[in-house]
Amino acid sequence: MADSSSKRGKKFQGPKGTRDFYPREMARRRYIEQAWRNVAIRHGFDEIEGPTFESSDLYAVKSGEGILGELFQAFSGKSPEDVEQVMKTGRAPYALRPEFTPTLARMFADKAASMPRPTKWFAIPIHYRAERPQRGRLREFLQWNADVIGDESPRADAEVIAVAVDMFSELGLSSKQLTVRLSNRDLVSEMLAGIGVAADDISRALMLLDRRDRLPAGEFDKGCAEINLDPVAFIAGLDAVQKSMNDALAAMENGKPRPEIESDSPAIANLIGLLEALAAHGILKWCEFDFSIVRGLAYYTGTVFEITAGSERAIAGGGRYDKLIEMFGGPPTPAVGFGMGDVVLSLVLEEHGLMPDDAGLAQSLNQRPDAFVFAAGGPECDAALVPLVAEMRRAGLHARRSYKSTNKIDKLLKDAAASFARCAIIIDEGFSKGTVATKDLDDGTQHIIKRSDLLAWVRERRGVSKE
RNA sequence: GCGACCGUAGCUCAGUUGGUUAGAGCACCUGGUUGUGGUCCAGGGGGUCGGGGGUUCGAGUCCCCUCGGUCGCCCCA
Repeated sequence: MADSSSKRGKKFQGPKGTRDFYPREMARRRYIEQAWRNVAIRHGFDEIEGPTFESSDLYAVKSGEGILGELFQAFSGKSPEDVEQVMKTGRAPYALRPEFTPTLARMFADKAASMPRPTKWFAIPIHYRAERPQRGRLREFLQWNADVIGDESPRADAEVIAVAVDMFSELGLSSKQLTVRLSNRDLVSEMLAGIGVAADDISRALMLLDRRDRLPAGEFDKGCAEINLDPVAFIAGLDAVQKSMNDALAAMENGKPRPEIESDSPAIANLIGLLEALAAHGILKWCEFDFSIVRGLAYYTGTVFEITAGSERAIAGGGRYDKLIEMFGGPPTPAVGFGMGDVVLSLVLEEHGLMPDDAGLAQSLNQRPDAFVFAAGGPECDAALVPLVAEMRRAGLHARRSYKSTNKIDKLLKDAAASFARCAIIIDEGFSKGTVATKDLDDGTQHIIKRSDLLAWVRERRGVSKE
């Protein structure tokens, strides 16, 4: 398949880590996108979009350093300067966007003076990462982003979590299948500082914590030793706070008053605020505190969270990035948001049998034909097919037709059923006398109606279609 | 970048210790059962067995290389 040249020309296959969306796959993609879009809009988010490639510097500025190696780079071959730069430095002036947050921050920073606070934006951009594909991870994928900008309170954190949770409900997933794991980088930083870790070593300690479960035995302790951190005390302290927070969460979930938590830590106060905001949204049962969640991105501040399902890769992740807009030349502006990819979400939906079949997708996407027309008579019926279909389409109806050469009713009805049309319109002998036969493909009822009444009849069907 | 497994029609696969013109089901197209919907019957298009090289009288079936896929590691926005 690599090179079957000769008589029929070279065959190509899509690049590694990309997908071809044939009609069925496209319908599934639209199904997910529709849920994302509908839920975001009803939660008061406005849709935005940005360019699919940005200046490389936009990503260099904010993300971690290691990220740069996973970018697909881009440049114009028409510019000798660019070509030379790429040859010399290996760095192109542009990069295909690997995430959306920098674009969003840039867009907000550009118009910050005129933007309302809070601003709530969502986007469904396509992203590119030059990673090796594996389960739940491709090189080209969609990611739903929802962000609340300009509200520093944990109420905003809860809002973005709530929109994600509501979307899961929309698709049939429950808190039994998913968990929102909450953490706060400031809390962990406070604790680290409290037990004597130097300010310069804190980000390194966070990285260690992030990888604790994945590191080989002993490596975590070794890393801690290098920054003068007592691993046992560190983890014990973290676990103690985590437990008291989760106890509080459990109590509130059961309708009991929140237990007092004695602390003068701003981060704890913030987490308690988050807890109360999540309770107000009625989504505590989806949540738990897990202070081992750190997130890899350098720009996160304060609240961070991941949403996980079983053993799959995290289905969504996000957090606060209170300094990013400022870094892009805007006014100091707090912001919080998350990204959710379509790849892992699709896997989770499939696992739980929650992806509708073709008929369900057609229904859900509002793509069912209003009518499926075929001719089952002589040549005069065949000749009437195209004009009739054309008339229906001009009238705004979704009309499909059979392309089969047969005039057997059973085959044509099968053809009609395969289109998931609401009804079949049969052009038969009656056509010469001004009538057509109709058949409701959902309940099987049939009528002979006047050709002149057809458009109205089909229109009415569309209105009364059953769910 | 590293590792494991896999690679026969669009899809799922069969293919005997290497032996004549490579098979099945599904899907697709056509026709029949002389006019009603995931039945039945018949026929058809479509693979040079991922690609290249080698061993052999002869390879889909053995060896090497290569490309691709899947799943891990690294990384994870």
